[in-house]
Amino acid sequence: MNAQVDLTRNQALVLQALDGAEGPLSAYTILDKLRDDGFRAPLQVYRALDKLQELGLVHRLESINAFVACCQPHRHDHEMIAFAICGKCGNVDEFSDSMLEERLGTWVRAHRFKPAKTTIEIRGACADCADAERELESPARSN
Amino acid sequence: MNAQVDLTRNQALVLQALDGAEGPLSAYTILDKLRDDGFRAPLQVYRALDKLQELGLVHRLESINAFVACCQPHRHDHEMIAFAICGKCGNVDEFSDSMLEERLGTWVRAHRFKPAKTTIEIRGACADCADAERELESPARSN
DNA sequence: CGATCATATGTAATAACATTACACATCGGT
DNA sequence: ACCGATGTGTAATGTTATTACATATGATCG
Repeated sequence: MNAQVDLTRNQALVLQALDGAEGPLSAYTILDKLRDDGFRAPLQVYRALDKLQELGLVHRLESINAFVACCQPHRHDHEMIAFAICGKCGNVDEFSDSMLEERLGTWVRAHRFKPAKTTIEIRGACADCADAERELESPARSN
Repeated sequence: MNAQVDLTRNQALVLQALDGAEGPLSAYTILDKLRDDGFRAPLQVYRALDKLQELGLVHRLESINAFVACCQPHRHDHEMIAFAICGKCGNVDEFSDSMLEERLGTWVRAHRFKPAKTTIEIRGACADCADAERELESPARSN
């Protein structure tokens, strides 16, 4: 019923670590979290991450060298996923947009490019953090 | 007349290295290329790269930790640039698409996200390399 | 059962990428 | 001559990822 059934111990531990986290984690942060579970070396984390990515349960955020649990592990019909990453609070929004996909597909076909993996990442500030920052600039108004 | 006029020696050297290269270069590759010009430390490269990116003369390819010279340093009207990166030959196609930009802009506005930098990178095989690979799979036909 | 093959694991070492910290230099404007 | 902004040189360190090699686990098949 659940894809996690097939996971090995190490893979399950890494996925749990990511699931429990607020935002994206670096491989070494995951390693530290799993010391008590017997993890000793980076490779243990990277190997689990590789498998989890292969299964579509985890995504790698290329622009910040970190990993997140997929928020919709059941939808495998879209290959192209975009991320909005808040640099302040670390929150990540995962979304897919068929028009976006189609638009890139058009370019790819026109140039006979054979895509393997596509990365779309917007870094910036989420609504909440952007608000908080505005407040700092012009304080004492929303009281 | 030319933006390069304002560049310092280090910045100019780094830009030349990238301009002369076939494809993207890592910071450490650039460092090695510039040893004879007096470069000794990574920071010299990274500082120059920072400035060149700021000036829009160089782009960073987040998904492969490498840098390329901008192919159209004069066009500053588009902020959103996409890259198609061939993993075989290393060739990089730089393109921008207003519909793509608009589509992401729609999402961003809807979620009141304040974007700082957007990364769009397609890794795969360019037409030539994809052809070459197909030839290996089913040989002896194009003679 | 035992041979074999694919997959997963443990560990150490090393490679590759990037930043911090501090001292000094250069140059334009007052 | 002084000041401030920007750039440079160098060493050390921090962070991210891979290579290499030995061992283990588990499924399949004769």
